[in-house]
Amino acid sequence: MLQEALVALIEERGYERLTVQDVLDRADIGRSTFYTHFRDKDALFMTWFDGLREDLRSELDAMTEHRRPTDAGRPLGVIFDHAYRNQRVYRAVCGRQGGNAFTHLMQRLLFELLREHLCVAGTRLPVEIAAEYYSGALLSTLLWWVRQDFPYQPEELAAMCQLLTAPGVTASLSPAPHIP
Amino acid sequence: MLQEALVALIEERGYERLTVQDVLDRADIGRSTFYTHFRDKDALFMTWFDGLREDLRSELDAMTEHRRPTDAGRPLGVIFDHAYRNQRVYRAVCGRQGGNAFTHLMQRLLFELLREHLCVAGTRLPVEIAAEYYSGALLSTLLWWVRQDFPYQPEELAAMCQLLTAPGVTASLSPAPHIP
DNA sequence: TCAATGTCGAACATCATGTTCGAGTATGGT
DNA sequence: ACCATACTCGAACATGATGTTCGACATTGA
Repeated sequence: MLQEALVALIEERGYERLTVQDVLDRADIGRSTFYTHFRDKDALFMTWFDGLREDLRSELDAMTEHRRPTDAGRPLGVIFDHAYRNQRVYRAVCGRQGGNAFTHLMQRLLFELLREHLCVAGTRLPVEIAAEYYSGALLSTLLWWVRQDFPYQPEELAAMCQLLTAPGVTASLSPAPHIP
Repeated sequence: MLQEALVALIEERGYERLTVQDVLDRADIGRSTFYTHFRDKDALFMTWFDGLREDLRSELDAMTEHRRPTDAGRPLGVIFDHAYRNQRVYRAVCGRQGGNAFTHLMQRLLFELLREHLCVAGTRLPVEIAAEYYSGALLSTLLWWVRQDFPYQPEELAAMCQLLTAPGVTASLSPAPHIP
């Protein structure tokens, strides 16, 4: 209930200018009750984000199972799809008034995903740097897309990102070990 | 004086957990005096950032003048150099405790720079998207670099970014008009 | 000398935060 | 039915930051 109220209110008033009390009133929950479970507003938000993370993660896992070797850029599609199907939520949470709580958490999530992905691929550059670079790029693009009210189809956007990303990845791939 | 005090205190206590009063005490300035000039803490920070922006901008302009057609990735070097030469400031402002005031402003700055740059180049993708993508990537990398305490030389980092960026740009360049 | 401008500090109302406490309610095991 | 545990509630409270107001003082320059 708290989480629903939180997201609803972020959509209306914005995260920053949002009182713990507001959420409590909306969810019809006592003040002291809240503080026995959460340290503050951010803590509540994090637990909500955990849900989102797991949701997204499971979709990615589902994709990984019946994967064809051809679709290297598939994870991108899944991510943008996820945002597209949960427009209300994303609009609230990374819209102009979403605040930066989401931004940081989302970047870390993207960072982790990319780090795994790049680890497998292996790069000439330190993996950390590449992951940081791409996670920032993706996050930024995602935020832009949401804030512009989803001006493209998710597949289109995924394709664009793929176009910008792939060449750099292959360029920075460590040359395959030379087997004579 | 206010701006100096601000940066110094960000370095010590962090931007978020920083009181207007703290700044006032450090700068030895009256409370009411402050509020006749600035709306709040963020407003003060913005004026400070304006200084940084102009500083960086002038360095970029200086570079543009005696430019050789070979160095396409030069702006990157200038940006990282700027951070490297002002380590104290950057550490304070985009370190873990820098808060997000800086993040947003810096991304917009990078975005503007890239938009100009890409406009000239011309891309197959909407310029906005490419600029958003790369500004996010750069910002993220810059933040990482600063927070890790500058683990590479600025030229090295610029080269890495260049390696990750250039292929994507050329790939997304609109094909040159075919002149038979 | 005078007026304009800028400064000061103290006081104030306002608001959100996080904590405490006593009292009430639901659950589930015996 | 009984009881203990866990959970809830609301009201009250201390704290601390915010932004505003006011009258008094200083600095400047015509």
